[in-house]
Amino acid sequence: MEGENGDEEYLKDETESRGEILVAKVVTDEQIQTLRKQIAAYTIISEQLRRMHDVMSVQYLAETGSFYNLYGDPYLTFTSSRIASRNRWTPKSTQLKILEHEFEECNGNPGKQKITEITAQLAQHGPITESSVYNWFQNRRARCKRKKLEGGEAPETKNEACKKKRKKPDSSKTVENAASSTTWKAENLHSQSAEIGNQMLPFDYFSLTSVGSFGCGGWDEQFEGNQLFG
Amino acid sequence: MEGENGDEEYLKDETESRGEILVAKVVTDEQIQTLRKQIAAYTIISEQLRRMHDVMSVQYLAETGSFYNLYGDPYLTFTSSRIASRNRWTPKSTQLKILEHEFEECNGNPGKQKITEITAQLAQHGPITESSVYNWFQNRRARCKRKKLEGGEAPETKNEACKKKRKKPDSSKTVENAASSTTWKAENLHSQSAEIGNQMLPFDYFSLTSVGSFGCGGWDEQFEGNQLFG
DNA sequence: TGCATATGAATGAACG
DNA sequence: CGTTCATTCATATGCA
Repeated sequence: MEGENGDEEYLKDETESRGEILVAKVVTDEQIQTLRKQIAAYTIISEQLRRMHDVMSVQYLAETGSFYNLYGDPYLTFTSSRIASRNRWTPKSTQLKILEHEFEECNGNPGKQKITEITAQLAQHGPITESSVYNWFQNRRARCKRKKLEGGEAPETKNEACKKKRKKPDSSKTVENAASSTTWKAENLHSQSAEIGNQMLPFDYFSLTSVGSFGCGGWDEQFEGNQLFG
Repeated sequence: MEGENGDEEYLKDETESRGEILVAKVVTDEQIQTLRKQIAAYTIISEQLRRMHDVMSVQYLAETGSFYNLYGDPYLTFTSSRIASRNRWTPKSTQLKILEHEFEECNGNPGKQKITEITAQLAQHGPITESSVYNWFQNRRARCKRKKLEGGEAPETKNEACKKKRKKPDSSKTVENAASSTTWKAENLHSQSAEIGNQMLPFDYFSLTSVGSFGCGGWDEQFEGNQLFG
């Protein structure tokens, strides 16, 4: 920060009179940007330090059985409930508001760049990291979608921002894929088999070789509506 | 061929001579088609299962002494043994260790051949497929990179091939599932704070607090509400 | 004192 | 390869 000397004085005034985010006259946009970055950086650092502490605490506890003497201060004992419990970010209401707003704005899917911006913005209201923002959007999308599916039909809610573009046919494409993939690039081949192994086989996998019984319940169903080779 | 009445004899002959698929008079073309489909599908699935079996089961048996739980609960967590369907592979701790090691070894990018090798190796510790290994490396690379970028929009030699410094082979890894989540955070911490400290902050970041009060109202509440350091 | 639900986070798999 | 999805885990919180 290059605001020493004269500038400093102005800044001081600002602070005293407003006590909050200051606008314009004395500070340039660039300076504000710098501040924001700093704050954001601080936020991140603090958060990480805290996490580090949590990790250390856990390990320490594991080894010693207590927090006695951790950091050389016997008074710093915590109840077990507090130990590593602070790893999880919880959005403040102000942050949530911003997030919700951006969610609609971006149609649920901000780019990487946008996330950085949002993070910076949110950092002004509390500690946060890009990962958290990223996670938030991911979860939001996923849960929004799920809710829609469950609710059957009634896309009438204001949450129309949750329109999904990506689709996945459905899990029954399993066999289909297996059939069509021949190259190793068929990375699904294996996994699909796994799926088959777990879900489709009506009985013991190891006796499959002797399964000549075509009537065998589940099988018909599986392949019936499945266009397997059609 | 003991002499008997007509119909019955007919069917009986059918069954005895074939000993398998009941062709009986009632089978339509459509049904036959269905059967063919089933057979074809079965062929493919069997082949896949065989491969899976080759890869995974023998060692599993050697390890556990039985096949109990194979496919049932592929990864026995310390929580509850949920039965049945999990299609998704979950690396065991031993497998993870190997993967991590290989990741460093290969600089994050093993060739196809290498993957096959690794798969074989991993198979000794539990069911796995090549595609899973492949995916694992892909994800690892991607997330490693992302993590780096997030550490600050620091402009730097992006040529660097995601050199990992993961791991501290340390102690309490028996419980490692629980610890794994915190693990990367701790590690992540180093690079991030370092980068931020060196590149973003124009001055000692510990003095940020004084700036914070000026640049951002409501800063205090953040810590108050967040019990940053317990 | 537990369960029930909400949600942040982690991660295998899939898409373009 | 970079992103996104889908699912699960783990924790927080509220209720009975």
